Amino acid sequence: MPRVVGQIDQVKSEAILDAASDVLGERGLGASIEAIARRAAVSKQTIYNHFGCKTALIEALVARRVSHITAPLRVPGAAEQPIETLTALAQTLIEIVSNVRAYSLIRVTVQGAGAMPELAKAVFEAGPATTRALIADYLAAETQAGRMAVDDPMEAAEFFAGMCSGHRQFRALMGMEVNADPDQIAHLAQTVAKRFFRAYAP
Amino acid sequence: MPRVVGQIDQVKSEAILDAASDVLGERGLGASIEAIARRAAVSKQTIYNHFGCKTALIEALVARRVSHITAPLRVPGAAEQPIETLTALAQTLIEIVSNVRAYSLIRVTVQGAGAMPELAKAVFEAGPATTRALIADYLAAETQAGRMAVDDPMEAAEFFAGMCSGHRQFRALMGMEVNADPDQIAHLAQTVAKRFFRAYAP
DNA sequence: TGAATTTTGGACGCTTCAGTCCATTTGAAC
DNA sequence: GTTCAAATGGACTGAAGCGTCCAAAATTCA
Repeated sequence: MPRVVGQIDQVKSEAILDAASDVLGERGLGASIEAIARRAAVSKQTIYNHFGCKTALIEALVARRVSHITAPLRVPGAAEQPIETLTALAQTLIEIVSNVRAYSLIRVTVQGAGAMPELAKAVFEAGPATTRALIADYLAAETQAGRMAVDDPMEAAEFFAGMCSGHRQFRALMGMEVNADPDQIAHLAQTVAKRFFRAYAP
Repeated sequence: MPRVVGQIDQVKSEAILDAASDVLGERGLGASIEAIARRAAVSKQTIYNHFGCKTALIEALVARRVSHITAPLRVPGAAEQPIETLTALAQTLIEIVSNVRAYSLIRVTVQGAGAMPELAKAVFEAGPATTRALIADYLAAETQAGRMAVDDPMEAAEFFAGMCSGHRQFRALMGMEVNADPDQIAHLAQTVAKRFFRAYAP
């Protein structure tokens, strides 16, 4: 019997997405489909067979990466020790902003914001917005428990996330190198947590 | 006698830069020279007469805006009242990140970072980097005077600037609307200053 | 008015790239 | 080994857009 319909090679799909991630990260949204095909060792037509058009390819890429990148944030962990928890949160946020590969996705989204606003909004909701909401919930709970004194949790979450990204975010967006030394990240995370807690201590 | 050399119309140059700012802000780096010419009510050739090429046009635009944007930061003002000064600083930073027009420049820079890395670096140095250094100097001086206790001024400056931009930065980069209500900005600025001062009080 | 120069606008060459077409090859399932 | 969808790759179309060229019009100074 013949090959079954819909046997599109999943391995190839992944390879295409990996290649797209790389090439888009290097060249930005202007990267050509041909360059991606070359990187994936696949024919251009195959990319169209799999994804239909460039926009759909990028959407698929974003969908795959967003949930992966933000996964660590969905595990708040123990809540009894605010400074430790805040440090862990800060560490994760700083790592994300220091991860060139993760951030190249954001860059691509910024570039494409004009052409595909829905995509930009989706990334914003899945990433920064969700993160802020999560932190805000945590801060509200800590305040309820009397361990902190946060009057406006969303605003405070903003401040916390802002302290973590700082201008690493700028450097990453501009494609400049970002210091990703684990020791320095850990130290920075501790400082953020310590200062933030002091700003919002009861 | 004939017309003098170098009589290129300065008013037209300004008009072209204004139009470029608008159109690039709307369409991003992909905006065509023709669209800019149309907006400036000028012929395409005139743009080439004035600026030579698209890259030079964008560089000129960046140079003009960067100095304008960072101007308020070059006036530190009275240093005796940390909270007031910090509030003013915060206000300026928040206004910048809330100003769609000012921020479209950053967006364009991010978009073009791949194609013109020197430009991205120049913008980074002239904007965020200079801003941080300025704030750090101020914090160091306040610490010297015993009014604050900042152990690492550059790091603290990062935190301060990060608190100001927060995720407004994201929204602005993604081309989403940003709340620019003056009252809310003023209130936010006060809060940032208050919390920051508390985090770094002696 | 006249000379020198800029501006205009439209046509043009050239390159890049998205997306299509198609004849041929590959490879999995039976 | 047969069958048939999937993959290949190379050629092709069409659209955009950068930058150039040029002849005619407008502008400025003397």
